[in-house]
Amino acid sequence: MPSSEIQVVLPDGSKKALPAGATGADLARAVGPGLAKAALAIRVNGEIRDLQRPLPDGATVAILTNKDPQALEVLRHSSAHALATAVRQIFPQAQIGFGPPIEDGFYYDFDIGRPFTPEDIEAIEKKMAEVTKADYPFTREEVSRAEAKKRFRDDPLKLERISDLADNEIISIYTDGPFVDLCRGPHVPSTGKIQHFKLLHAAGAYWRGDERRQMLQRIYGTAWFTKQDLDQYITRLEEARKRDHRVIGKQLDLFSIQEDIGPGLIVWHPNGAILNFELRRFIEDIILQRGYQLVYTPNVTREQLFLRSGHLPLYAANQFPAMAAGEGESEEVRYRVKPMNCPMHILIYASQQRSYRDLPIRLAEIANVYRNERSGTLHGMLRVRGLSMDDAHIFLREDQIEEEIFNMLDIVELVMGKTFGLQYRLDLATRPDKKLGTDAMWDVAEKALESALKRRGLQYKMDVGGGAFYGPKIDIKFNDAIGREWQGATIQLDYELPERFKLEYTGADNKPHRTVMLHRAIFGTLERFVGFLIEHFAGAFPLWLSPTQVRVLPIADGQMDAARAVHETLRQAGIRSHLDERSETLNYKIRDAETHKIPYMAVVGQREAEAKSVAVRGRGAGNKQVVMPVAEFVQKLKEEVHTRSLKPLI
RNA sequence: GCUGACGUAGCUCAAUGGUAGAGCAGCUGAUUUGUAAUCAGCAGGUUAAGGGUUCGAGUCCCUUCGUCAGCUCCA
Repeated sequence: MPSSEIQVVLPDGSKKALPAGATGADLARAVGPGLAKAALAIRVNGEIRDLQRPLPDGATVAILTNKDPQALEVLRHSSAHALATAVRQIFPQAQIGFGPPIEDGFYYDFDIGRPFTPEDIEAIEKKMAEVTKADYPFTREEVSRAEAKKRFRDDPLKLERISDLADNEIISIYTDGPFVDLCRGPHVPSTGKIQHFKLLHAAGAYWRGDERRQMLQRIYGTAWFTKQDLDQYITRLEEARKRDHRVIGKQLDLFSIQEDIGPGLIVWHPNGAILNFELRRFIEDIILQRGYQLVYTPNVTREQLFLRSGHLPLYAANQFPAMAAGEGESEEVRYRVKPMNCPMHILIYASQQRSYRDLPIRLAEIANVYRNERSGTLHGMLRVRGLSMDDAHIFLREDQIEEEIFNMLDIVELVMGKTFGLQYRLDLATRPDKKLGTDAMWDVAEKALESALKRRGLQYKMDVGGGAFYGPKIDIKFNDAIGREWQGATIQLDYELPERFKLEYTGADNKPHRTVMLHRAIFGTLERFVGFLIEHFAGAFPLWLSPTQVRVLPIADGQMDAARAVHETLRQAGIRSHLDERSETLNYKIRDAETHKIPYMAVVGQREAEAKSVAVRGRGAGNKQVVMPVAEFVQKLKEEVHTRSLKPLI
């Protein structure tokens, strides 16, 4: 082949010859004018690039258009640049930070010496529309480190970034119209490709995510290929707001957080208390069947205990201050509300000699612990200061670790997947900077968790540096209504506390051995888990969890006695029934039950009263009603509760 | 904790610096209803708390508390 020509492989496997130095744009043109117009970026040997870069010979390539999710990411990245272009036009002195694409959109960080006002954002959005209309091409150039430093000599934030780049890294600069930015790219061909965007909000963000450094002002935006996609996204945000557990919690009278009581402290109202109660009963049944033992330990303890456990020096900022008990304030008599249960469970383990035959010993407690979380982090039920942990600590031999974790993951799957049908993600979190114990301990611990995950054949992601300070962990994560990620279940290996408390068992060799310890929670905390369930079910809980399971609706006062009899029968059968005695129309009562997400309405009219039957209307089922004898209704309800069915059986 | 926005009846929201209002919920009465809102009346407020400016503050200023979004930190 002559050197003046190159060849690339297209997605369908066919080969295409191009002149040497041909770019992605040239390729698109060569394939067809339609594609040339639609082309946004190109995948070269798996790497997303601009269309303007020359193609290497023999590359496997794919032109990306608005059909491709990866192109959407590029579009959003370019949108961030268009945003910065607009900001620099309005505030020429603005310092610029980073501007990456994110899920559903993009952001860019600025420093204009003051925060942005809502009016600023409006003006910026208008200016940004001008920038996109101007259709500035994005041009890429590669420069030397010295050149880059010269070009950005007035941009201290960019200079800092440049000096952090590795020596061998290629430094590229992108220009769109008047705006020049240090950027790895890639970008769409021109700002005119950005048509459907919206700036959402501004908020402070620390430079490089470090709270010790200056705070920049971040502007968030969203961008899509079509107006329809953009509108859909805005609608999705509105819909998500309706699922918000704080909104539904109020509507269904599940819980409150009150200024008089304190932020981050959940007050469970009767309806919410049912959720709490059922979940406790559910998980306790499961773990008792699997060899766990329930314990109860105090809410306060001598501070000394947390000194010994090593928590206090690292965790003091998250603990409520000490309180004095007895005389004076010597360490002997200072008490703390507990932020975790492990030291107490350890003392139960240590209260007698343990044989290798006794292990594993599994101590479980759904306990209230209190953590003084920073005020800005609190969020409804999902981030609180008073936590009901479904905690357990397992004391075992090193050779039992993998099997135990294997079995814990089974419980996780049973609860999260099988019972609630939840989508969740597994993370393996490894050693953080701030940690207890030696690297050798961490090596062993991390390996043990990983092999259990592998043996179960589960997909997981590495979360490097995300571990607790006392050991690595497997975290189960889920998203809330508006897409934020939270941690639920957690399984943590701990070689540190057994060391500190000198936990031992007597082995078959009649010699003392160091005990290994596992911390685990399945729900995580009842607060967070319930908050998550509220959003997951949008308040329409499965029957076994529903605060009110049946509302009995007499059509008129004439059927009140018959309705009361049905209500009593249901209650005797253990069904949470409520009798709607109000002097309202049937339509009104049905509407009210629907808006309260009651699973079943049992209508009792003249016909039902005479036949000792009920006309059952399921939640959200419209007027598809089923008439059946009361006894049969009870039977079906009991079955649905007993099987914890996610689907109504009637 | 930091940056910004916000805080009015139980809930959702109105009110140029000039008499604090509506809908829903609640209560009372009438209505007795067959599958998503019957009608009428009544009651409900130190406008988060405290201070200041002003003839006059829900509205402007300050402090505190709280909420929301984001950052940081975490179950």
